[in-house]
Amino acid sequence: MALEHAILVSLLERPGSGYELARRFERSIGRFWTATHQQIYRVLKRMETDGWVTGEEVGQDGRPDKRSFTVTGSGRDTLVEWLRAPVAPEAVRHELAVKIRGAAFTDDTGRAELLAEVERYRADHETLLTTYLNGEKRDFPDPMTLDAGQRLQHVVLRGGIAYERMLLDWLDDVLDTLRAL
Amino acid sequence: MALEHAILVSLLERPGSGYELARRFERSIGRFWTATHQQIYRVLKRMETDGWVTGEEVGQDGRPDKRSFTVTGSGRDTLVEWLRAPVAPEAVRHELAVKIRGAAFTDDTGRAELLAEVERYRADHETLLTTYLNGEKRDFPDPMTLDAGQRLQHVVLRGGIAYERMLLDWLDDVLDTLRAL
DNA sequence: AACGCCATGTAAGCAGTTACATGATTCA
DNA sequence: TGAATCATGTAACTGCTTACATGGCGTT
Repeated sequence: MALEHAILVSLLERPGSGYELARRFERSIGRFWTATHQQIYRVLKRMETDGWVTGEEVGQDGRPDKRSFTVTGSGRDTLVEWLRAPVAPEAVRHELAVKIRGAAFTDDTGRAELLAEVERYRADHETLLTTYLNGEKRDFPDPMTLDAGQRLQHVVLRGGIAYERMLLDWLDDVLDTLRAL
Repeated sequence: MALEHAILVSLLERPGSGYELARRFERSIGRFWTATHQQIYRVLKRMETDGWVTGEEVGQDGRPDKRSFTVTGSGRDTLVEWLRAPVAPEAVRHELAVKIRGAAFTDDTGRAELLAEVERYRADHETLLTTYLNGEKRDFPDPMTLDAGQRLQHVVLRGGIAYERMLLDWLDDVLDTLRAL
């Protein structure tokens, strides 16, 4: 129930089309809120009907036309209102943790396969950490000169970095535990 | 698409009723997979139809009767099969991060309210960390004497502890950033 | 008498996923 | 010629949430 709000934040940071939003959700916004293009187009349509955003046709050459969306005053009010509401406790869904506890009920072969899968998963997150660190160097090279919005974006990115580092450490702990069984 | 598997793991660790499962999902299992009792009863019914679990009526005095569920051979096979499948990348939904970036678009009053909410959120997670640490002391007082299943449960709990510690550190970073705006 | 715990469900609705669909342009 | 990118959608389905419902027992 907050994809609307994630879209509002992203469009306030910079107006854009559904397609552009989908790309952002694969990159920066996607670090803390994922969404597919299908979902984005549907929600965007509802938000337009509700008067939270307005779409403007933009002709492009060499590319299909697009509709660029901007947040209205009413949309901004909606966001500000939502910011005041308490943060809902998140629904935790950590599949890997289920599998690790499940490893107690399979044989050596199954455990070896899980171990390999954890290693693959770890490699993915190592790549992700590198991407975050490169993004940090690129987007926030001089932390002293940032405006309010950039400082907030930066602290969220630092959260992603801290999460990935914690995860990698824990995965090493998991690998050691699986190997020692 | 893995509540079934979380239930299988929990019932393999110890058979129990729908109600008992719901309680476990509020406590230990809930650390990495949340579910309400309504959902659990529905899924449990489907799992029984599919022959993954069998329910046995248990009469109790001073309490209502209950149906205690046990995992069948077929259910165990299903779990083992699932353990071999690659871990799906998780859908990230971090509401607080959206709000923090949204703070760029509200006024000083709004930001002060958000800051107070982050403090409240932080206090909740501090309590949660304490609960985890107490649980660790209670359930795993002597890590050298644990069997395979307990070691796996322990490493998952350590993941929860590492996550909460990382989160608290990051929330301090967030609070400093908000105060310095 | 009222509240909380034990125990099990039904029903309605919404958010999100998966599959399918179209069509132009650019680049290898 | 084929693949990738840009751009926008529809349709069917599933998983999950929210609200509602029932009823006995134990405690304050």
